[in-house]
Amino acid sequence: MVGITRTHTCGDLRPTDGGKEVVLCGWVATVRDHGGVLFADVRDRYGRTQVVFNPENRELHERAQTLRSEFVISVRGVVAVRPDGMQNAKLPTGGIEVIAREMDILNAAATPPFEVEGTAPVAQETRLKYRFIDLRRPEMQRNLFLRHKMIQCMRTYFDEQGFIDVETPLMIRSTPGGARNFLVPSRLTPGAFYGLAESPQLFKQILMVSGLDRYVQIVKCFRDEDLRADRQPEFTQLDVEMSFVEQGQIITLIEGMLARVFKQLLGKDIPTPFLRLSYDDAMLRYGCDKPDLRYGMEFREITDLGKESEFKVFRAVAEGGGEVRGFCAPGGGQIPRRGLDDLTAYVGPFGAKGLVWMRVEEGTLNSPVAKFFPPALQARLIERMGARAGDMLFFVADKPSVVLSALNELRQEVARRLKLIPPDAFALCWVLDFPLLEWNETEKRWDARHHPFTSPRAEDLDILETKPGEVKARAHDVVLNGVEIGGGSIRIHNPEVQKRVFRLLNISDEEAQSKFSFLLDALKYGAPPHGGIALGIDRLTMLLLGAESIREVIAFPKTQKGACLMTGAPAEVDPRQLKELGVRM
RNA sequence: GGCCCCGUAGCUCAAUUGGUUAGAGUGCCAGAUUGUCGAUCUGGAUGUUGCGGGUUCGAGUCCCGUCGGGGUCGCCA
Repeated sequence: MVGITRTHTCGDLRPTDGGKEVVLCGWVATVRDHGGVLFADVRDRYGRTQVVFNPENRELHERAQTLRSEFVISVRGVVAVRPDGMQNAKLPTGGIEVIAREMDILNAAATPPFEVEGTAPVAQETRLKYRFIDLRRPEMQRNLFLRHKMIQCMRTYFDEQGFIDVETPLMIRSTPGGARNFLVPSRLTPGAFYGLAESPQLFKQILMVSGLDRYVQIVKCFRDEDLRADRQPEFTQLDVEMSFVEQGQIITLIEGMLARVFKQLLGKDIPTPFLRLSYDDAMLRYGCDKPDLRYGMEFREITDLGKESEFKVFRAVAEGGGEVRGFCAPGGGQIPRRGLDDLTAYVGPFGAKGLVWMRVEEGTLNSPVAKFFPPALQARLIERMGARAGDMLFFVADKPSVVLSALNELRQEVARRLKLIPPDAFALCWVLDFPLLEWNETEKRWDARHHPFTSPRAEDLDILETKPGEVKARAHDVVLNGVEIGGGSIRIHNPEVQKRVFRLLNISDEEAQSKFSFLLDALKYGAPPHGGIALGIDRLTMLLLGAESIREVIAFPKTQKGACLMTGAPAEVDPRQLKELGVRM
């Protein structure tokens, strides 16, 4: 009997351990049976080690021949330094092997549905159904480990900064607006429901009123909305709130944390402070409130030049109050005609009626519409766009919203096609000065862009009711490689301002009183100015690892339909359970 | 709710214009094999082509529906 008491892991042993008697436990990764000598690689979380079964020990050798992939075994043996020519440079333990003296088969294993160390990608469906096998893959273990280290790094950082981790309820009152809540029926109050928290927003504000001053929590949030590659119905946030702060302090705090995360986990130095863009700026330069700054291709407006040209489309749009805007794709001159047609079709669904392209040559432009631009105008266009020979200019003419959204999509597509995105690059920025509200055309009313507790800028309080569309919020989003990884704001701490914002959002005094009285109360009893931010842990981990989906960094994720293929959730329940809950279908 | 892609052996894929008995690699099983490490060699088994209907002399292939997986728009304060 070897037993299960390990002396080392499968990643530990090195030539300096030569001669030691050791016990390893793990899974059989592969067996290579040479008839005489038989090799079995044993794998655990820490690595893999080659175990050698020699034919001299006949009983042991025969049992070794019954080993199959994924059997769980323990082995007692002696570490042997491998002679020259027999080392395996691909393995950290490749300098040694363990000569088996005893071996226990702790558990046999059925043939796994897919190879744990296979190279071919396995269908998502299969991986999720057999997630216990999938998570054995070294890549998944590395992902989960990095996630753990990141969270560890964050906790240490916030502890050093004096933050206190406070748990807030997940079963809360369902609140109107924002994400759809998952509902939990109350057995003790038939007909009433809890909502699963979409975020700890109000609780962390209440904690500020309570004087906790600096709060942090790594917390699950629940949103009953459609899934995406970077969206799961339950996900994890790093949630932060601070009292007596301005936006700058929150921003600096988070920059410090992210810089440390990048340094500790990836060894990368991220320059701080990050670039800060106003919302308006981000929209005009990138057509997007979460611009990917790993590459350039900023937009430039040429409405005035379009007006001077003979090109009817540009002139008509310019004179009709629209705008002409575009960007310069470096090296884009190589895009063939066919590719340009593809790109024109690509922007169609985003509302652009057409796409004007101009190939930049030495001081001139080559384009079907070049003839409408006299040489002097071409030169000014090239200068305005910062273009050089070999580049390609793209323009869209329409009303501003259409121009910006079409160019935004086009810019990203061109970056992909021209391979302008540097691998392993991390571009961080802040987007500030968001509009407080956005007009909901279907409901014909103003909605909170962030949430109803976001503070307007002090200088905009006067126009809150008169020009609500122009009011800016004291909100901040942090963006990494074109993905929003976090957002927050300075909150309203004045009950009167809070009431005005509720009114603006069409939340009546009665409704505000019935649903948010606790908040309005709290604000009355001495609420300090406060603000905070929340970061998406899953998304951040995904980006750090360069993964395509947050499923790669969540141990047990759900499918696009919100199902857990391993456990079969969601599932029907016993009618008696429903009856107890007072729920009828 | 809309649009798009995918579904063939355990896994990853192929199968010409709709045409003979649906193939390959890998895995699996058996045998051989004393230094491999993606071991090698020989042999073997494995299919409700997701499911249901339709068109056709004939459907993996075309059409309709449906289920499942993925991407995306809406949605996600």
